[in-house]
Amino acid sequence: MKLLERLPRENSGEYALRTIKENIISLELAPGSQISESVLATEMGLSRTPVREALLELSKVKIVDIRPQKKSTIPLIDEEMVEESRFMRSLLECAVAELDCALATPADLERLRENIRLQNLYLDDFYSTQLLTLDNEFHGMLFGIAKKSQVFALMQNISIHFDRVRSMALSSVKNLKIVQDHVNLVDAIERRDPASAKALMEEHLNRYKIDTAALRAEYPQFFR
Amino acid sequence: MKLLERLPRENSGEYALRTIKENIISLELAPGSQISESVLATEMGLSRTPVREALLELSKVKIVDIRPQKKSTIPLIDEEMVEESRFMRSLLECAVAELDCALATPADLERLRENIRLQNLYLDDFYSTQLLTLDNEFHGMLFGIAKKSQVFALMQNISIHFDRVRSMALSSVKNLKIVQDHVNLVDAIERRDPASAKALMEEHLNRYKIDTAALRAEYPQFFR
DNA sequence: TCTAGTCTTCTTGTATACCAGTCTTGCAGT
DNA sequence: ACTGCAAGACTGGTATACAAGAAGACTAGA
Repeated sequence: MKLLERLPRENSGEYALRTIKENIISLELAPGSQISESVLATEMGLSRTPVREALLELSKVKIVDIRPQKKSTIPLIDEEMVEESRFMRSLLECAVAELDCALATPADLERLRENIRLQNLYLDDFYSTQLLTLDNEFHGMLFGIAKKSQVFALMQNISIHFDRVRSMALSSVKNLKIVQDHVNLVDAIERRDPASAKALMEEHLNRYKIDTAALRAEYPQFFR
Repeated sequence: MKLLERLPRENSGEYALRTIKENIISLELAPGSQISESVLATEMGLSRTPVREALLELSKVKIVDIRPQKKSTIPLIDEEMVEESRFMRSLLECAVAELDCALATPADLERLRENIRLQNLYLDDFYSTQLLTLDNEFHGMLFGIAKKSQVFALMQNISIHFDRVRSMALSSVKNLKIVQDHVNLVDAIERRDPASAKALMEEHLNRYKIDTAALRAEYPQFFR
C-alpha cells in the first residue's frame, strides 16, 4: 500500500478513496489479492469507517469484491468489464468531442494545449503516473467544455477497470502516439470539424483495445 | 418518509438506499427539503451508519447535498443535471438497442414481450409506480441482452434526476404511448433492424424532453 | 495417521460514543 | 426595545465497541 499525501480540505473518506484507487490502478494492490478494512485502515492511519466508505463505493463498480464475513478481494481483470468500460467511454467521449466542436471557446482551446505541453514534458516512462493524471485531466476538460462534468465523474467510476489495464500497457512508444492524438483532436475541435473529432477520438480510444490479449500472455495471474 | 418492506437478504445499507431513493423519486422527500441522518435513521429504525452510507452514495450523483456541520438537503431540480442524465441515457440506450438487434435470442424477445404484457395491466394512473418499475426492468433487460449490465447500473445512478421528473410527468395518455413505443422497439429488434431500433429508442426517450418547461410552470417551487 | 468436532480468530455489518464546527435562542446589559 | 454575547442544541465526520458468521487450527478419539 503506497500512501499519498493528504490534500488540504480533503476529509478522511475522500483520502481513503483516492489512495485505494491509486493503489489498485498502479497494481500495488494486485488483482486477486486479499484486502481487509482494518488492515487498510491501520496502514493509512485511519479508523475503519472512512476506509469502509471508500471500499463500499469501489465495490459498486465491482473493482472491489466485498463478501460479508469473508475476505474481500481485488478482483482479477475481467475482460467483459474492461469491454463495458471501453464501450461506455467510447460512446460518451465521441459524443462529447462532437459537442466540443460547437462549444469550445478560444480560452478552452488554450487550456487544452497547455495540458498537452505538460504531457510532452512527462513523456518518459518514469513519469507514467503523471502522464496518466494529465491524460485524465485532458479528457475531463473535454467533458467540462461540453457541460457534461457529472457524466465524466460517473464514467470515471467504471473507467478504473480500463485504467488499470492502461497502466499495465503504458510504454513510451505508445505515449508518443497518445499525445499526438491529443494534438490532432484539439486541432479538429478548433477547425469545428465534428466528424474528424469523433473519428480521432474513436481511434484514440481504440489504441487500448489491442493490448489485452498481449497483456494476458504476459501477466496471466492477473486475469480471470 | 414512506417506508418500504425489507427484502430478504438485503442488508440495512441497501434497504436504506432503496427506501431513500424511492422517496426522492416519488417526491415524498421533496426537492428543496432538509434531511438529517439521524432523523431518517430513526424513521427507518436503523442506526446512522447504514443511512449515512446511503446518503453518501446519493450525494455522489448530486441528488443529495451534504454540507458538513450544516443541514443536508434534497436539491431542487436542476435542468442541466436532467439534461446530462438524458444525454447519457440517450446515447447508451440507442447503442444498446442497436447491439440487441444482433444479440437478442428468441427467449430474450419473449421475456421482453412478457414484461410489456404486464405493463398493459398497469396502465392506470393508480399503478404509476409499478409501471415505472416495469419500465426500468424493460430497459435493464435491453442492457442485459447486450451484456452491458454494469453500464446500466451506473447509468441508473444518474438517471434518478430524470426519474423524478418522469414521476411528475406521468399521465395515462403518455403511458399509452410509452408502452406502444416498447412494442415497436421489440418488433424492430426481432426484425434485426438496428437503424429502426435506434430511431425508435431516440424517439421514445425524447418524449420526456418536452415536459420540463410545463412542469416548471406547474411546480415552480421544485425548480432552481 | 487420519478424521471429526470444537474453539479461537478474523472477517464485515451495525450501533453507539465522541468530536468539532455552526446555527439558534435566550438572557443580560444598555 | 435593541444589541451583543454566551450557552446549548443541532449538524455531519470519525473512532470505537459489539455482533454474527465463516474459516482455520488444534485437540481428542479411533
